[in-house]
Amino acid sequence: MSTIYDVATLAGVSPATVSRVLNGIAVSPERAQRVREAAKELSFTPNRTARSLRKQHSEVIALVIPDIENPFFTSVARGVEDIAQAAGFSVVLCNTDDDPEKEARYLRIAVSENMAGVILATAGGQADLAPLLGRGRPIVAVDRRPHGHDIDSVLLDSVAGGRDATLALYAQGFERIACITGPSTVETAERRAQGWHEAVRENGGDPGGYLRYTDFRVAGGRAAMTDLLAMETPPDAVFVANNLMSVGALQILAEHGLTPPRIGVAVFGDLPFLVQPPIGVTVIPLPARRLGERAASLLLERLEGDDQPARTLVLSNNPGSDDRSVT
Amino acid sequence: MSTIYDVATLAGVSPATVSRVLNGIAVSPERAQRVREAAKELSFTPNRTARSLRKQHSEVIALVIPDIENPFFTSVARGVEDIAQAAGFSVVLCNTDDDPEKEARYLRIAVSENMAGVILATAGGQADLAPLLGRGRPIVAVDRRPHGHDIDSVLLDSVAGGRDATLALYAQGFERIACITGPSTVETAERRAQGWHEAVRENGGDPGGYLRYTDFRVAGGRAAMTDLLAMETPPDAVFVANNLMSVGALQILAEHGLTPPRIGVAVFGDLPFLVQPPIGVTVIPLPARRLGERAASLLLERLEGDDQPARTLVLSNNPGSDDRSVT
DNA sequence: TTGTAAGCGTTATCAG
DNA sequence: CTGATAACGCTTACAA
Repeated sequence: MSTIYDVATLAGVSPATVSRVLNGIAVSPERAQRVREAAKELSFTPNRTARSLRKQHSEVIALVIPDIENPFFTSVARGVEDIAQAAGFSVVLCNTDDDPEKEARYLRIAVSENMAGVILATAGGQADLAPLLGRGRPIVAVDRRPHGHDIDSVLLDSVAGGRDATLALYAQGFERIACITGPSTVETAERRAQGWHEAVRENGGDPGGYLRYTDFRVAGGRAAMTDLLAMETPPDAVFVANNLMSVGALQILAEHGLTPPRIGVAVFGDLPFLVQPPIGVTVIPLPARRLGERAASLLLERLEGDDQPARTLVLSNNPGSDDRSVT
Repeated sequence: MSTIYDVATLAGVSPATVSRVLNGIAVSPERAQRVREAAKELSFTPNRTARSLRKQHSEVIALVIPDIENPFFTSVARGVEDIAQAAGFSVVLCNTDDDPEKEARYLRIAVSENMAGVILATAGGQADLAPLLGRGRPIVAVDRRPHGHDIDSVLLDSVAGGRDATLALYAQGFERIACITGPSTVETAERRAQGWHEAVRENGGDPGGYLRYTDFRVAGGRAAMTDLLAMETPPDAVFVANNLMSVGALQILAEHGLTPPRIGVAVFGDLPFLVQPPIGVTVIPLPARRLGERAASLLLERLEGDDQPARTLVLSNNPGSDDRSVT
């Protein structure tokens, strides 16, 4: 409604002075005071669009995630939000539905809305980050790393997670351990399966036929579990590579009257909103919120002009051990 | 990177003509073609910030919700997103944590970012919508209605929901039915409790001492349920007014070895991500996604200039019956 | 320190 | 139908 010109007139100063007060640039105390009073008087709200046009960037960060209905990603979002807020940035959440086209669309919007930076959990396609990077907009990868770009990343150790979970099943005495993982186009899905594969081989097991790729959602877990149970020699245990798929898998097992310890189950990720802690299920908890916090911190550093080479931070799945920093 | 001036130069036309092509305003076919080619050639992306500054509004809708970690609200968000996307709007998700101050902050940002409109599930405080409404920005209330403003609203029938759930418990033979609801500052919490209260009185029951206000989350449900069980004469059934609280309540019941039908449980809202459908729990499913879709549709109509009096749409909890439209 | 004035990239007005 | 040109509200040299 009112502009810095109105405030300037009321305060008897120039628009430039008003702008300076708003931006904390040196102005004589009394005039600063007059400006502040005038601003309050007019209940003046600075127009961010104008500022953004002039400064060539906004105070908004885009957080691009594949599934807003997955509690893992909402936790990441909370982490990002907390850090960004504190630094005066707003966060806009963009849901790609694991669709590279939607992702591309959001990245285009990030450019044309002059957003300050992007935190991206890529949908798995070959995201085109050039337009953003070309304009000097920092991007931080979270959980999943886009191919072919050397950018700051905050990741989980998917291979170790898959391996640990599977080893735990062996330790419990199971022998034919299957793996349900996400789409083969998604890096984390492949790496969790890889961890499982390593553990199987270390134990002289036979992975053959026991690997299922599906979508990372409840329906995917149901389908894959159904499929596994229908095998000639079904597995006696299963490693499930994410939280939502495990819900589906456990649903199917329950429908077949199969519950641990009659069958072994290990999951990469916290099970969401459970009424009862699932007895006998091995859970590898993930620091989702911290993932978001770290990603936001890295992005903020870049926004403040930090110009060192890209960093990769691998958060430990194990709350006890330290996070690794990989260059 | 490139502007309409660059495109204009390359196409041999004026910037105004480029703008017209971009906005679908009558331009001679051949020139329009030349412009499109030039734009592609330069991989031109229009600067939304500039457009927004000039047009006095952006193509962004704010969706302000109290808890991004509640699957009910993420479903609402999906609904909003689907409709808004299709109409060319982006949706930014703002999480208030049920904190009126955060909400106020986001509403201020909506103003200063020139957002096209707002869909709001208010945190319960007295939201100040004047700055937005004063600038002609439409606001649609979803799920919860802010006090003192006559705006389009898309709601659930909380009273009927509370009443139906409670009546179902009576029908199952329970007699001392408690109620766990959300913060008394939140309208929906009060109305669900009101429905419970009505049902209790209709059945000659005694509500005294069996009502608990808490927060709408898992921890709230746990605390309230614990409290109820510690009563001298504990209830033999409980109506829980939302999904997350019911998870908490069921957790506590399970810890006490109490499962339906030894105790009656009815819930307003779908239980999230359950491994097993909770046996014996009465669930009133809610059309969360449709809530979001309707809210977005109403907002879009307003954005297209619709100027009729404020409408209130009450979606039926019962999938069978029709939605009511209240003026 | 302060003010003047020139943009930032669009869209809208107004002649032609 | 097309092209200059003036805003939109702010920041930032540049001068004073």
